[in-house]
Amino acid sequence: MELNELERQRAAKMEWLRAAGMEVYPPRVHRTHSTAEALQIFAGNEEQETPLPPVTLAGRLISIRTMGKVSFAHIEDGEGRIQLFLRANELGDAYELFLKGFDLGDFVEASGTLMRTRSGEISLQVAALRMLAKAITPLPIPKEYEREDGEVARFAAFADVEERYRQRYADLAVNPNVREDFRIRSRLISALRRWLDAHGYLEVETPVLQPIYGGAAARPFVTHHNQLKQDLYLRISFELYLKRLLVGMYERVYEIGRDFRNEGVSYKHNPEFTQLEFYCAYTDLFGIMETAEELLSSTAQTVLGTLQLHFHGHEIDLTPPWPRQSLRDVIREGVGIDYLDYPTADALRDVMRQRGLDASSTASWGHLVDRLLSEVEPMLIQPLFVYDYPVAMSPLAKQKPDDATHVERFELFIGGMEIANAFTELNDPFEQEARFLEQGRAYEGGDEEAQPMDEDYLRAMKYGMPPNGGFGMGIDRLAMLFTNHRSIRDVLLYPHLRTREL
RNA sequence: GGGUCGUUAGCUCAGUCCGGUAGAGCAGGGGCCUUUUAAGCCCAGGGCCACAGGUUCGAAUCCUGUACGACCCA
Repeated sequence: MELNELERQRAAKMEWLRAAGMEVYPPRVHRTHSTAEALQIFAGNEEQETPLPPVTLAGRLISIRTMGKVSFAHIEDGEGRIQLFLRANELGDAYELFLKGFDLGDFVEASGTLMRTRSGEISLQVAALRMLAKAITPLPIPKEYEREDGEVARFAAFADVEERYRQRYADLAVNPNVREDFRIRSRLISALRRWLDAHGYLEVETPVLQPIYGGAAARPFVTHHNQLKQDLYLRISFELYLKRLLVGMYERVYEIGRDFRNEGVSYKHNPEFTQLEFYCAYTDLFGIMETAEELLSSTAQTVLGTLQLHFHGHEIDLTPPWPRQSLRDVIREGVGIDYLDYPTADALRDVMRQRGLDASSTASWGHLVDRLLSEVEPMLIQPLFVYDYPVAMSPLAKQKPDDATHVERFELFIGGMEIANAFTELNDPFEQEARFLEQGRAYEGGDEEAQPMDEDYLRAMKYGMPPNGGFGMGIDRLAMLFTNHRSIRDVLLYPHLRTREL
């Protein structure tokens, strides 16, 4: 193991402690209370005459202030922090071990009695101290101080984003706000699951490895099964597998899991991301809109305790109902182009270029409309259902009864991001076959995101699929909204980064 | 994929425009200090200036390329 100078110093201290008879990686811990429990006990019994019973606490050393024969230190555990008060005449030889052998970052165990220091801080007066795990590499633990406005500011906090992502363990260890962000993410997923469970949805698991991918416009990752000598795809969505289950007479199913899309990596996109999809029989687009409103507002209330989000200078109000606007109107108002006036790819491309918008020569009409929507997207801050999508963009959605050129689909935008996507699901096997064939032609025409024919999905649909509405939502995007982060990497514990030498 | 910016001590950053011995604070080491909290004071350390090449008497600094990242655009 290669050690730098600071690490060698700590390794030497480790050996010195061992030589003095103190274990540096002992197997057993004797903690009686968390730091939070200890503070609570003291606060609740301070007025009483009887002395408090001794406690044993454990945690990581995050500050040390030595003033000769007495030292102050803070330890932090999973719930909080508490100050240790160490005195030479109480600790004896162990005080020397502390001074010469203990460093910031070490996990320690301290036993003693709770007291309040002269300056008023509840502290543990330490009678015995043990090492629980020596930290060899110094953690970039920042100093904290109270600003004039009363906020806690941090001095030289570990802030290099690349290193924070690559060494998330260190990031989490020293940045409590990062720990909190991922707690919010966890509570978010838990709240979604509880809501769906409570509303009759069955959580299921469908294959990640698929012989045919589908359900979204995206390029897949390819992998290989050695024994079967077969290429398999990592799923780009759960959609086709979940809807087959409606054929099998489940009325409400959902899955929360990982999708994989072989696209660019950026602050908005990670190759693997977490998706929620649910399908509900005997409802349609409009039923799903109401479900989405209830699901998301209830989740925000549960997780954040409010329906008001602070997101990069915007105040977002999640109180339902949320406004609804057709895609055509959204684009017409946003960029001043009525795409119905330009029914061919060439015509639409021309007018877009006249307005100074980029329009790829190979893009289909549907992709150009999508491009127009992406122009408007950053402006859609408050929750908005955008509905009525051209059929060309949505091969799995049912057409509108009075307009075969559009489908019953909505996308939900919040905070300038597409958060969710839903349809009245197409359940006519003949129409579905025609849509797959059209996708096949698009693929031949160079659209690498077009979806392949799925014969087994059609076979399932031929048995009869109940009318239903489906919903897909990017959990990472929602986590970004809830934690006020603009980059997906701040809500992924281990975002994908290019490999680099340590 | 294109553009802009960045990479200097364990951490946070100066130094780069205008080439001339590598800097600060914190952390770490030695010393003083028995109620501190960015504790304080004194002393002495610590560097592949991302990597490779070029220009130059001389490069952290100028030029070219590469790697990784951030932001903007597609």
